[in-house]
Amino acid sequence: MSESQDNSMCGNCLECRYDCCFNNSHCGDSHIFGILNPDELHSLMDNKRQIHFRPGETIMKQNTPLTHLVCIKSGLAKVVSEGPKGKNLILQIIKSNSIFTGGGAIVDDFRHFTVAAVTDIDCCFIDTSRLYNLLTKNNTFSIELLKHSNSQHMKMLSTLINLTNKYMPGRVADTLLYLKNNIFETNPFNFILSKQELADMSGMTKESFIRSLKEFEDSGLIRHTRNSIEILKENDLIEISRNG
Amino acid sequence: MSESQDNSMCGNCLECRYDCCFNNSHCGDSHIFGILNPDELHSLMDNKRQIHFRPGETIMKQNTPLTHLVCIKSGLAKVVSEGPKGKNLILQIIKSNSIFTGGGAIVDDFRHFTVAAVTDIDCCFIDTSRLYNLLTKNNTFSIELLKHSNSQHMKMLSTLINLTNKYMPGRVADTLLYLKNNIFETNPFNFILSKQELADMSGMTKESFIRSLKEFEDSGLIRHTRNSIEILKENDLIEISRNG
DNA sequence: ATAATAAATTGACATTTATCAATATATTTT
DNA sequence: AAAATATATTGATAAATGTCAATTTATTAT
Repeated sequence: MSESQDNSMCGNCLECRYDCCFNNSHCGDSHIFGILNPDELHSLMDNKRQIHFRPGETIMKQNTPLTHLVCIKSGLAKVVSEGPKGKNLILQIIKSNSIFTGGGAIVDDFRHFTVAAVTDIDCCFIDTSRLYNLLTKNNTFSIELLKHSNSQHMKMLSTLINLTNKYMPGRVADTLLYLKNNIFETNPFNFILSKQELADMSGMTKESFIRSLKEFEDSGLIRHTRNSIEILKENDLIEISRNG
Repeated sequence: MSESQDNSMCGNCLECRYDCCFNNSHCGDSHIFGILNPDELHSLMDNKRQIHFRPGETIMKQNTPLTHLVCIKSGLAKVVSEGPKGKNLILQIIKSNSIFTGGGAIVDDFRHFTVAAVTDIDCCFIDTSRLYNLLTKNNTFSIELLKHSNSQHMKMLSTLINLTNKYMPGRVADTLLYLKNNIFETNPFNFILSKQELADMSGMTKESFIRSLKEFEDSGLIRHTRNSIEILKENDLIEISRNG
């Protein structure tokens, strides 16, 4: 983990500092920071820097104190729940312009997840104390964060239902559709993720994932080369996902 | 489902209306409503009545519009996610003095869960529009609700991890410990829940649940009579829960 | 380039869990 | 109380999934 400044920016003026965290002053779909005025943005960010992570590096570690939020400016990260006996579950992949708190914000102030870089990542850290301070001052911001939290909650519910109610083919189909439609948003998508990671997203062993993927390929549902997957019959995959 | 007023109260004065929803003006551990002043409480509740449900009745149904929150004044209810093909998962049991929104509050305004009465229930419904209105006016309240939401989120995470990382004995142990320590809070606890419901809490079929329970009994970990379960060796159950 | 290391794949097998059917027990209704 | 219904239990079996070991292929370091 190395500190650095984006070389296209001076890194010191206010605009650069906002931009260091967010493109267009908002985060992903949720516009959490879009409603803040410059002073408020400043109160969040006046002492932070951009941090670069290399693939595989841990950005935040489960069970450590939650002192900072992380804002992903560019790159992909995985949100992992590290279970007992080394069983990991990848709960989501986070993209550029996302904010992530680590779970226990405002509740118990420790991290319930590990977040690790999948690709190179530029991100920045924001003091939770600054966040809390802003919450007490800007009600609209509190409501936006509540919306964000509830939305995350419902996504986790859907993960929970998918993992507990479906057999392996349904779970593999879910993972492939999620990657294509929510993360990479292209059809033959290159995957940087290892088979182990794909399996960890699907709640199964890598061997089981590989076998399931191969059946999809044998049935002509997908094409699978060295480092890309192409979904050929999306409707069939959706059907498999639906039937569990 | 029948409307009624608590016969110990007049049902019309303000105090009665507050009390109709909450004992001591707060909800469970989270004191969400404890921070409201009388005017604010009134703005939430001036048009509501107490509703009584009989065991088995549906209080709110998954996939319907989220128009009201429910506050449980007395009794036990189950929060169920109704999966495809009739597979239900009971996510939590809610007790007296709990507030429950149904999942999609502020996000998509439909219900992501079904809530059904396990015992007789007295509860009341609060318009979401009144809640939203109050949110815009009282920042402390927004923050309290955010805290409540994050706390629910972390509980669901722990359910997710337990259900996906553990074999059946670990899941059964979790369910028994949850019932004893969080719901009934007595040791030989009477259970109103059917074996099917206990299985739905543990993510397995009733047959599997029964077999697992029987093994615990044969090993002397629990005693299991007609309608009660006694945990004899809690530490051993905790160990089983931990080892998955 | 070659060696060393890591990741992916395959097969055989064991374990876990669900399904189905039969029976027993409890609960409700008449 | 008897009949009807629902719930609980048991057993036999099949399906789903994980484990372990061996092998191949890719990636990294020398």
